[in-house]
Amino acid sequence: MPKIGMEPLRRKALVDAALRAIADHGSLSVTMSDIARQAGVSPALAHHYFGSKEQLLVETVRSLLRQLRDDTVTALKAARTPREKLSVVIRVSFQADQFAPETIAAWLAFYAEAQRSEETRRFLVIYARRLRSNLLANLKRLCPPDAAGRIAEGAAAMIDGLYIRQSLKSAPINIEASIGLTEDYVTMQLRGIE
Amino acid sequence: MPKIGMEPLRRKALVDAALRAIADHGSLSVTMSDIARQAGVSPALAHHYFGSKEQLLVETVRSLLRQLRDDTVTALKAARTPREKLSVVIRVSFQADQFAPETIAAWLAFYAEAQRSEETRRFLVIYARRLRSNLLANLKRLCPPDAAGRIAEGAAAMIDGLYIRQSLKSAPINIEASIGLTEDYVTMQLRGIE
DNA sequence: TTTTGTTGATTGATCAGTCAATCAAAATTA
DNA sequence: TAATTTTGATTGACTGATCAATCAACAAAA
Repeated sequence: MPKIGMEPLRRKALVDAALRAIADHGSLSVTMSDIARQAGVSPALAHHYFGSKEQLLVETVRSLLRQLRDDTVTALKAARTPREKLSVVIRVSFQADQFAPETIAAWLAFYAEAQRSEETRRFLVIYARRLRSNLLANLKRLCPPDAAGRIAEGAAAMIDGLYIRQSLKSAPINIEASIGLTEDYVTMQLRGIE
Repeated sequence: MPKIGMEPLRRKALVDAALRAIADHGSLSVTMSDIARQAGVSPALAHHYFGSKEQLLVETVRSLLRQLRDDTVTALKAARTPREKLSVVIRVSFQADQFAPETIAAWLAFYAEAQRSEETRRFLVIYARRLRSNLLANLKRLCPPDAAGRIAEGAAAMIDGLYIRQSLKSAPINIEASIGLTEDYVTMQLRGIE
């Protein structure tokens, strides 16, 4: 069975397994054994490739972020006007796989972890900046810079807030309603500027 | 030293200590020893009064919630019109002690915990409902019910989102700016209705 | 033979939870 | 009032379980 070139495959399998394990368990206090079992390898192998649990977790949040960025870049290609691009950024944030309970649970766990892990915080800050700048760049073509900044901040907050609230699963706001609420905010704000 | 009637005092001291310990540590994986040390008693005593760590944590989130409710009720008494009351609800959410980094860290940790602890989730659902209904009741006097529902949902999401984003401490949105953003949303939405 | 992949076994640390024992105030009795 | 019993408060020491991390060893490929 042991063949050459396993490393990238194992790394990916372990990161994916970590994501699933975190989602199942609902927190980052999953064991390396859980993760390794999900990936079908021994716990020792996880340590072999990642050195420590912390590092595996960091790679996991990194992959979550990469996925979101790639989805955004792809979706953005299909949009032409600034207003369309704004809609795309909003829509991608609430996309099915981002809105899946497991994904939400993982994001939430990482937000909590960011209070302790400098590296995790750095990644989440990158996410926050990226969202803000994606919104800002397009808003600036539709309204004055100061208003653009304000609206970007508000829209980003609303997106994150809808996301968090979704994690409680009590008032199941669906995807379309979430998009609608955010779109509505942007539209009304822009209309108010004119 | 041992006197009668210590129980309520110890319970309160332990809950307060738990809150501080969670804030310091940035997560719920604090040890009973940490908490007990903060409270100046032995770990065994914490177990004696709460039975388990989970139960102590549940009491802690309960106390966080009670504080917020009391603050809201008090502040609401000073407001007369529905619009004033809306402002009060928004302002209390961003009140200094709610916005303190330690408090934010604790809320975040409990949100993550809610993925696993049924009881914790119940409390957070209560918080979400209370915020929604405080907003909704007043909005209904200012606009049609369906619009009121929508605006309440949006405002609640924005409040939670601003709160979460604060936890990253990267883009330090201050209290007044957060209030301004939320007020602006409500104002614009209401204006749009007329 | 060297390199890469892989694991079982083990270690050392950490922690929640338990328990028996102590101590001092309060209640009861003499 | 003095002697006693009871009760609540409190802890140190311990246990059992869990887990991250290590390591020596082996297997297959180069």
